[in-house]
Amino acid sequence: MKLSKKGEYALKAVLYLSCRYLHGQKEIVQIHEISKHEQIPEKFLQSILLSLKKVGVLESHRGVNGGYTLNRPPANITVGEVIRVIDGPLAPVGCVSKSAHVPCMVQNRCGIQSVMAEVRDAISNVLDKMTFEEMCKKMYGAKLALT
Amino acid sequence: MKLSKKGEYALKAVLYLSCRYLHGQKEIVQIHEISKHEQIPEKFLQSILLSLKKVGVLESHRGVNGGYTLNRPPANITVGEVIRVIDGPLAPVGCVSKSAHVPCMVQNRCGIQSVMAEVRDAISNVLDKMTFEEMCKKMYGAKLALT
DNA sequence: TAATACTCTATAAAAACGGTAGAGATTGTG
DNA sequence: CACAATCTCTACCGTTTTTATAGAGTATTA
Repeated sequence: MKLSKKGEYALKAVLYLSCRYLHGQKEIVQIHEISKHEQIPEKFLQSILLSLKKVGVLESHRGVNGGYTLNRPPANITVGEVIRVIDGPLAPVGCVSKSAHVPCMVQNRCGIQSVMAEVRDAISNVLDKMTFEEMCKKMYGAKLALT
Repeated sequence: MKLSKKGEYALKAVLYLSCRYLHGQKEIVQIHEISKHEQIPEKFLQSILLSLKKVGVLESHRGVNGGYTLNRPPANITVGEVIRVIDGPLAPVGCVSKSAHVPCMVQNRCGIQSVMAEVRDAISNVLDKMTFEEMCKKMYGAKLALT
């Protein structure tokens, strides 16, 4: 039930961009800055952001003063969406996935299918409802509490 | 968020043993039979069952008429327990795992920690509550419905 | 004692993971 | 225009994990 490093980096990067977005309205940020701030290998982060751009979560600008920013408001991007792009379906097994269903080899229903469907729903219920705007606000609250 | 093949096989095997257990009260079953019935590579299944024995979920008998059976009633074995034995902690990231916590490298709390903790709770809420007795009964109900 | 069935160790191919390198394309600035 | 900054794209690479398989050894019992 693991989140890969790649997925973790993706979430941190989008969260970082979201906070910048909310703060300055569509601020453009270079890969290097995100990489440094979130401690993510720069080249690795490049490929992650590129994937997120291709599916329309991020947008990029090349050349001097280029960089990445969100393609939509953070209230409109969920954690589940980002994880699916980077790590694939949330469902523990393919035969209960809604986003990438693969037919079950077992005739009728194998015994574990229904419990796995419950897990998929439980995960989706958290991740598909959590937006990056909400996460930013949570983080901001946590930081205030620390001071 | 994947369940490995090994985890899937473990669940199917324990479920199979549970149904046998409930039906005949502690019936001993050979690896070969489970392997054949559930379509699991026999040698692979051997190592899985051995692991489940070592943690006290199963018990085994050697020699003629030997085989595996549950070490406890199926009402007393949860899906979460079996998955943890075979696949490790349920938590998506180590820093929110209760069963195998590893400290977070990031000072304070990184932004994604709280949502990952929610996911861990959501998964645990399904898998640690679901017993194999319940699964057997569900399966039995499903099979009846098919006839 | 012979057949059966679990136990243990070793091995291995394939896939996934985590990361790196470098050439190329695009853009803004002086 | 030249050039520096920045994303884009392709390819690669080492390690770990996954998914097994092989075979010798041990215990049991008929």
